[in-house]
Amino acid sequence: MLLSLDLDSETPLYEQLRNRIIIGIATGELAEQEKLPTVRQLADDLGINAMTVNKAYALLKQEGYIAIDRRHGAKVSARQQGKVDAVPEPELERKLELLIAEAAIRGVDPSRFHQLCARIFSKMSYQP
Amino acid sequence: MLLSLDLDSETPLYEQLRNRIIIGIATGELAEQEKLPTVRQLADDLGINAMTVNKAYALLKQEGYIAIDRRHGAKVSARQQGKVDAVPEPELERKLELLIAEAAIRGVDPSRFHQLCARIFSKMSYQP
Amino acid sequence: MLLSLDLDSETPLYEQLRNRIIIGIATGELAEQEKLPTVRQLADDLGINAMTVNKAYALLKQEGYIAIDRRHGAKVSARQQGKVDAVPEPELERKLELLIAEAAIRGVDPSRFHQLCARIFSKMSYQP
Amino acid sequence: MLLSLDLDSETPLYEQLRNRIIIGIATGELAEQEKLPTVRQLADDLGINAMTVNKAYALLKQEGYIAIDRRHGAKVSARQQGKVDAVPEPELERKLELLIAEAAIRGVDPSRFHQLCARIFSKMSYQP
DNA sequence: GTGGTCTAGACCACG
DNA sequence: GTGGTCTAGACCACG
Repeated sequence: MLLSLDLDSETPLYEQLRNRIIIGIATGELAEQEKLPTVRQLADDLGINAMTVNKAYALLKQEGYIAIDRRHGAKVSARQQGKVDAVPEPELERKLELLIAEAAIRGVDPSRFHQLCARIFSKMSYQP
Repeated sequence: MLLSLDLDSETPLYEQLRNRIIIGIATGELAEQEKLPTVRQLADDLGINAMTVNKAYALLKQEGYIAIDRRHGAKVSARQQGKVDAVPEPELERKLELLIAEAAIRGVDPSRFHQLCARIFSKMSYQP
Repeated sequence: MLLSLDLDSETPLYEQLRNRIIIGIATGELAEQEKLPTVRQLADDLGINAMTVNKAYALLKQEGYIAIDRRHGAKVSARQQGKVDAVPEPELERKLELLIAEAAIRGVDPSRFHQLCARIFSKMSYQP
Repeated sequence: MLLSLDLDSETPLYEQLRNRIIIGIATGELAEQEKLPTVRQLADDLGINAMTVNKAYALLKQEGYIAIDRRHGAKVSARQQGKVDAVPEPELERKLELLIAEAAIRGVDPSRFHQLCARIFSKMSYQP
């Protein structure tokens, strides 16, 4: 997986990194149980501070996306089939509401929005 | 429209305010041309500094959501019917991709996600 | 001459008014010695405060563009042929420098800029 | 680059600062990718508040003239060679129209105006 | 150490 | 009375 960061972005580097890894997991670019680069390795590759990568990994671990094993480093968590959310999280709903509000004001109608979602979903390998 | 801010949130106060107003416009709680409270009034009501409200208003103005008329203060912009985006903005797509990735990993399937979108869209008054 | 103001503009109303009248004089829409509407008349026509029109007229008078005669109201000043600036004012130069800097950064080259100036000048009737 | 502000000017300090930096970029006094002083440093040098400098930087960033990199502070944006405007912006045209009207009334003829533009352009390093 | 956010308080331009 | 500008001073996120 190729990672590229935008140094001039509003989004903090550690968050960009987190986001890219989550998308990588969802699309299958990063397989379940796949080993991630070490903190130092990734920091060197991206030319950023190791602390920044560490922060991204810690966040991903806390959110359950990856597991950090002292012996084997970080790897993508196994998908917890049983733990599937019955109801989408309020957080997701809150973010989606804002996105849809912005889109609606700009004249994006529900069917066009739905098409866009479908297109993005089709790139995800995590569909049951 | 009832506005409430979360002082403990990561999201800056001015951004929370901006987000709430955008949702208010999209849902129709705030009608086109409706007058917003004055900067000082809203700051008093929310118990925050006037400059924080000022920053939210300035951002909304810059993004075209509201107009600031020196005679009557801030009001919701008229919807530019002609200016509807032919294609959703790349920014929207980028944010939506991350949201869908997070949802997909949590086991939300396309049809459930679609239902959620439809439900949110139904609250918006901005459908053509 | 048709005057229209943008109530949502950054530019104060009295300044918009002043600018439009100056352009009107330069293009010849307003002839030398032509009588301007009374303050009250213009304020009513534009739906703005009489004080705002008054401020625009006072500014134009101070700058020498119009003369205000208590008996006959405001009229466009006669062009003072003798008083032609030998050297463009530093104020003009300062404003033009900023405009050209912005244009240059955006990739507008001197010849394109010159064409634009020529096109605008051709609309002015005040060429000797 | 030497920056000086006019405390008695009508033009807000943050806007004077923005204007000077834009001219600095256009003339090449500030090179592409050159690092700008930190907000606090510049505020101290100019004897003004850091928030005022902050506002100028935020504006320049929003307009694309500078980029703010969390690691190294603010720096002049790379010129987007591909993104050159095919047609000068209406904003530029509007401002130029007023400037030319004022000049024409004062008796500045097209050729003199053209000379002035040429002289200013010759100080800009941004010519292709 | 950097910019980002926020506050309290002040004065001014505009209308 | 409204928003715009500015100050002094503080704390925090990011790296």
